[in-house]
Amino acid sequence: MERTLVKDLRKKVGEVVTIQGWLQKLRDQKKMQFLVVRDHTGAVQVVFEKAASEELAARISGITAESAIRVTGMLIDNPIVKLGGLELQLQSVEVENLAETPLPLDPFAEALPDMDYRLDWRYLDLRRPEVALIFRVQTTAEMAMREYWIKEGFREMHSPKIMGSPSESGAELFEVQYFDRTAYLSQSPQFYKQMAMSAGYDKVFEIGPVFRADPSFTSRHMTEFTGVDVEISWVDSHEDVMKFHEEWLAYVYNRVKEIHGEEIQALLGVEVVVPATPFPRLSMSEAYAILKAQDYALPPERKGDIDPGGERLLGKYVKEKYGHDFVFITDWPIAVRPFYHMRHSDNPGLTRSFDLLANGLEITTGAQREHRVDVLMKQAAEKGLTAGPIQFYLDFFKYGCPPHGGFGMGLNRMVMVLLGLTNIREATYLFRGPNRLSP
RNA sequence: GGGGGCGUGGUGUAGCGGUCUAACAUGCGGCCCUGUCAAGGCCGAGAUCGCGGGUUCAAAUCCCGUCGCUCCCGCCA
Repeated sequence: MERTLVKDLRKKVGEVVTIQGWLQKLRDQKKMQFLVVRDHTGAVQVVFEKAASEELAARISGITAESAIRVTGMLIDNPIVKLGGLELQLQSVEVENLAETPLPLDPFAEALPDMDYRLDWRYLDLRRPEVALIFRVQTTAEMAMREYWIKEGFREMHSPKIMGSPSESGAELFEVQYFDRTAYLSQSPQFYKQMAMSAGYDKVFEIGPVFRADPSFTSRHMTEFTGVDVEISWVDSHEDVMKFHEEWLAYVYNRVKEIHGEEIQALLGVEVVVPATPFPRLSMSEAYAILKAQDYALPPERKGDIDPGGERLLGKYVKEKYGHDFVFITDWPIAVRPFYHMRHSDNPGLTRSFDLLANGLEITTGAQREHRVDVLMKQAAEKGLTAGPIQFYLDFFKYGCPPHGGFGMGLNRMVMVLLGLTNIREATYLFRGPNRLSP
């Protein structure tokens, strides 16, 4: 018999239907058996009167929690049932996969185990509706991003993740054995998306894996994460990039809110707030002045940068002053930005760059890129980079490369902030960190 | 790489020098139970208190080391 999803049951009252899912709860009484069966769309109560068949009743008694089962029965409307006022009167049941007992992780236990233990048994943890929701939201968010990109004439690209030479610093690269030589895992599609500008692609995006060999132990870092990269030709400044970014992100928030807003509120207790555009902007020097005025002590050796504590404080400041969750921090000093960021013509110490802070967390870095090859080479040299390994990159700018700019956003960080999660592991299907390579 | 915190039945916690022959909740197993729905009741199994050393008459409890996890800083998305 054809499968009916739990969310569609209401329309089939009075019919015999088959559902497939997991036995969430069995309340085995003397005369009656109640089963709560859940699929990925919801849960429903199934009932069986033992007197109808002792043999069938005994089989039901043997089904363990979280077993994968298929149940067929008559669907009736029953207002007494608290779970949706529906009840499936069981006629037959098939156990597709009996769950062993006890479960190493009970998805419906009231107390949640440690994150690390949850990751060990992630497939059971992912059965929890609130966790499943995170990845339904992520799917919607990516769909919305693409909707907006396609509407704006972007092309999707997939750049290689195996690199022949360390690109920027080399410090945070993973080495991989590549036949008889060494290759590296890509820590950014930066160079390749710029190549697309030189190729005349005009506007591109890529959603793909990014690898960082940083031994970071925080609630917001991973060694492998999903990067969302955008690059746009013919921009006049980083302001054009920010303009695109904020409109695009507001669209994504809007779509997530209209599709999942109520459920996010119900399951995660978070109100999705679609950000107003334009987002507030603070130049680096303004940001510095604000922090100074609040007596925030920036580490002296980190002149020109803002530490995470400072970012959180700025997020709080913007929330209070502008009632906004986002803020662009612009015009970063050249010392803390890579060589390919374009510099201000009237202030060569500052770059045409920005970071986007969401609730005080850095989720994006962007800039207008330097497309004049002579200037680019000079800036690379200043940063101590030798032309050799990046010659292929420098060549992109020799044969008619338009002015351009773009940004890289962390998908997991965005989802984390969007849903008010406190740990990036929550917003990641399978976390990868310095000490975590499985499952 | 630097610093802080934590490590007690499957899971989450309590206990923080002797009353611990380690408690509670949940889960698990068994029995019972007018339709249950955070079901309920009774019974039971399950922990050499991360590991090693030390202090003490006495250590889950204090000290040192070690391992694991976690958070913060650095780095970034």
